[in-house]
Amino acid sequence: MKIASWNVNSINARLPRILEWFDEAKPDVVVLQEIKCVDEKFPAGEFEDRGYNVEVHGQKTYNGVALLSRYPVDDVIRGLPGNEQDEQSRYIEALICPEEAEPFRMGGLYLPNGNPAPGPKFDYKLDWMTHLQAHTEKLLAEEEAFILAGDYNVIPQAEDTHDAVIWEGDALFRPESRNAFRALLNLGLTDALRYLNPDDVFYTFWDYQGGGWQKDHGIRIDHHLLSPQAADRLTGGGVDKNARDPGFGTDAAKPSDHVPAWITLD
DNA sequence: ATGGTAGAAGGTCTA
Repeated sequence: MKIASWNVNSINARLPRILEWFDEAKPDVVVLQEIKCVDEKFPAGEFEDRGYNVEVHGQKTYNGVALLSRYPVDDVIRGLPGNEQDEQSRYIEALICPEEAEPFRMGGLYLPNGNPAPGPKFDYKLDWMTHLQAHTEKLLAEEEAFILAGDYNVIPQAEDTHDAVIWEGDALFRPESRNAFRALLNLGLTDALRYLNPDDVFYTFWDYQGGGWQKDHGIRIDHHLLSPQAADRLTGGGVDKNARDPGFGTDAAKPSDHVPAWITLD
């Protein structure tokens, strides 16, 4: 089965291109970030027509996440457990129940950007990561397969950027952010795409500004973190760079600044 | 020191 994450930067501004990608990539489970709309404005019918169960945790203008699954879903959670006072829609989770495979828990997250740093937005980011760490510890205690996928807004290592010097001091690359991400991995999670491609340089985001895409000035900030039980089932993964290309498919609309990242599990 | 791009909302903020 194929499990993808994509920061779409507005579901409605991007819909034709997103649907083309769904039809081509045929993912089984997808978490979306930055849908930038309330639940009622999410084009659920387009995905239901394609066989997906649709769960949305929306927000007006900013943020907003969704979880789409060809398989039955159960126990849907909106908002990061333990962080109920968070007014921003950045987390959705559900138990995914495939017919012919073991169930697993899927979390879709949009971690705060944190810029400018230092400052209150950076504090909010680090606080959010502390809550994510606590929730991950609780999930691990259940000793079951789970995936936490999404836009982490963290560049884990220098090799995950085109130019580490440029990103120095940015909230996505500051030591506090990277250490918090490393602490998640140190719990025993696997950064699936880095594990599969230990020596490759690949990105999931290119800034709209300054010709970032044309110059391949990218960063790797969209990740799938797997529990040991999920990592044991990992069979492959990749990044769909073509979804960032202005000429992708028949849709002339502009692309998201992120591309889909995906893995496959037994 | 600024703006460069994009989206939603609405005359600005976030990324």
